[in-house]
Amino acid sequence: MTSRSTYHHGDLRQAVLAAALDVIAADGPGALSLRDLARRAGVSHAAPAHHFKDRTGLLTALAAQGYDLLAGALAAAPDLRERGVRYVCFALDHPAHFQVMFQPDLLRADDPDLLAAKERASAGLRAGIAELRDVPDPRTAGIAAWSLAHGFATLLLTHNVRDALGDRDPEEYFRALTGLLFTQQLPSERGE
Amino acid sequence: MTSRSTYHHGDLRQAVLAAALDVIAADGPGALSLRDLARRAGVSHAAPAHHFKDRTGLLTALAAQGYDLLAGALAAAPDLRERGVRYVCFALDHPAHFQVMFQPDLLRADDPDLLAAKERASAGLRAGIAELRDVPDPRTAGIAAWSLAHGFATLLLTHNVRDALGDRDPEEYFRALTGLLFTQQLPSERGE
DNA sequence: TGTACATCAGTGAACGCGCGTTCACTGATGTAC
DNA sequence: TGTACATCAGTGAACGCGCGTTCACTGATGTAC
Repeated sequence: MTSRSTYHHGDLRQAVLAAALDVIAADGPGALSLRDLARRAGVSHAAPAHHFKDRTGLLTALAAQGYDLLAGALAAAPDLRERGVRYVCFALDHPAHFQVMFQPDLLRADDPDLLAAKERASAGLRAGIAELRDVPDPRTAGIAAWSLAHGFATLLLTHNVRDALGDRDPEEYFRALTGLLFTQQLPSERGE
Repeated sequence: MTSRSTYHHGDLRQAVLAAALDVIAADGPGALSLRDLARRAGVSHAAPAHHFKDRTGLLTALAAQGYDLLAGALAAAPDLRERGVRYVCFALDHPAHFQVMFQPDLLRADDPDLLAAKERASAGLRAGIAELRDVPDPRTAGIAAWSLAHGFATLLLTHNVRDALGDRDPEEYFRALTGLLFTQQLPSERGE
């Protein structure tokens, strides 16, 4: 973001992605237009198409970036419950990414980068499930855990539940949620 | 839907709403335009604005309709778990409504019809929570239940989990999910 | 039963706007020799 | 170190399109008397 005296932008790709995140966080993915992003990046209107063919290409790049961020967040978590907490935090910290990642009709479903990033993220989820023991059906338990985290995050983001939290920290609240549900199944509950 | 020989459509409002559901289910709310809906209803392009001022008005009407349908579905359920099942079924049966209901930035948040319908639906959820006993924090348990149902429904609709189900009925699968989690808390689990 | 009038629902032409896309171009950067 | 050339990144004018909005209108329906 130097004084823009050069003909070349420097890193237009990143600048456009960042502008897109702003727009999406403010007004949703429907409000995106390449022309507007070009304007925000201080560049001619046809420039962004050079990097991302079209809107779908741009959103796909964002989703891939999002899955990578999520994979990173999940990787460091000690157990399944903590993975859930990280999942919720990720959604709150990166609402624009989160929104785009889970609206597949906006994305190029067969994009290799997207598929690879998605795979990295779901490997993180699977790793959490694998450590579940003494659970009759770990796969189903995994989907339950994912549903819970995803639902809580979504309801928070759409302001359907935020009021109910009061002053409480969402992260803390989610730990309470899981404590209520997974009474004896989670390793972390049994002090493993 | 008679032979359209009359000047008046008959029930343009309903026709436009129905067309909107088709469009949203196929291509998401972003693909909506009043002109397109007018075309689909076989009516001049300015006619829909007569009933719903603008896109936001139309989406708000759809969301209100959705909350009413949801309230109806929840009302008849015997217990909290079954309410969850109905919630998931509602999302699968009315994907367009579901999508619109939970994207509040698309809606006129202060619309009285919307608020009333939303209140009816959340009364249904609260009724389910009220019947929980022997749970330390029923309010939190309610949010947990809602998160679980909402997350599962969302992941199903976005095709993130559908493959994992295989041949299994989503409704059945959701019962299994709750069985895994609410081991002793749900009244229905204790044969109440 | 008839007439007059108000209201309501839909029409169709016109407008201005922002969009994506195309295209010939130009400035900057990298590489070969 | 210098020169020539290829490639890459961004420009800016032009286009056609679908959109929402406005507006004077007209046909249909309902109501008062």
